[in-house]
Amino acid sequence: MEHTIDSRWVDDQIGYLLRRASANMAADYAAHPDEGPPLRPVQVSMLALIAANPGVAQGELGTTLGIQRTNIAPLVAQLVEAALVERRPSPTDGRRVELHLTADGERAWRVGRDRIERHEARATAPLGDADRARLRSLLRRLIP
Amino acid sequence: MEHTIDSRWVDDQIGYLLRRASANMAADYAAHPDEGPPLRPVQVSMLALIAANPGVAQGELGTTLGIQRTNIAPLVAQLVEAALVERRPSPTDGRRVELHLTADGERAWRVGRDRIERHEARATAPLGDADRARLRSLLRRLIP
DNA sequence: TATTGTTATACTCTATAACTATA
DNA sequence: TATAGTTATAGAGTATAACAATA
Repeated sequence: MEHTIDSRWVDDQIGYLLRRASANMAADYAAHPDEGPPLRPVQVSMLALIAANPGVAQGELGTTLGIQRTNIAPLVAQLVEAALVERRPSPTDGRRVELHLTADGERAWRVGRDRIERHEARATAPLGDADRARLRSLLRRLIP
Repeated sequence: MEHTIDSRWVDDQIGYLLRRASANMAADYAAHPDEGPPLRPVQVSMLALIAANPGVAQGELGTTLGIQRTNIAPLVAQLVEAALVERRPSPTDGRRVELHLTADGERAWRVGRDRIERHEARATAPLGDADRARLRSLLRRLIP
């Protein structure tokens, strides 16, 4: 945040700061590919939700993560193709497809979680635990 | 942030919360196109930097905003084509191109600034001024 | 050799529209 | 008529590589 030019106005805009901080987190994750499976953060989040909610439907994944049905479809397809997730037709609603982790998916979820948690600790190292909690709390209030 | 499924792990990840909050801000801006010129937030930031630093070079814009030279070139070209920004060759360094606002650019900057500031107030309405300041301070510590 | 800027290109993210199948 | 899911497509955002002109 140290520049040779006057950037006072932009440095006060929360939307700008969110974009910069978010991009910085994404860059840190991508810079350490050796620490876990070749999954993007959103896919680890999907494994987390399926692990905690076996049989969850695709649409519920999307709603929870703020991703449209149309965009989550190929992400699920990729996890199915990698044999980390299984689709099972709902016995009570022929439209729903229920998602479950495979044994490989359970392993990928645990390794992916460890990678994310190391990444979070590293990328937010300038904050202590107390400030991490304050930041989480403030950010949650900006998400409807 | 209220879901019917268990999303406790993902809701604790700062990278995830940053992505959601940032996307929410961008959606609010895009949802109110009538409030200012047809510029994206990053272009208003560029006008802000040129207004505060007349003669700034393209590369300095990029460095300040965290955008690569290769990606800021077309953004500048678009502002030049819209006659909001003028390029002037540096008298002392033939490689540099110095950027200045035109009279239209000055007007677009003021209107764009007002639009951004209304958008910021609206999208961060759940926070009071004190929490806005706390959030800015925490986010700045995540940007190198 | 290094720096400023440009073009081409590719991949990801997000959004809309149109479609099928089921309720 | 509404909902769950899919496919096609288009627009931004961001990344690398290769290039020209100047220092």
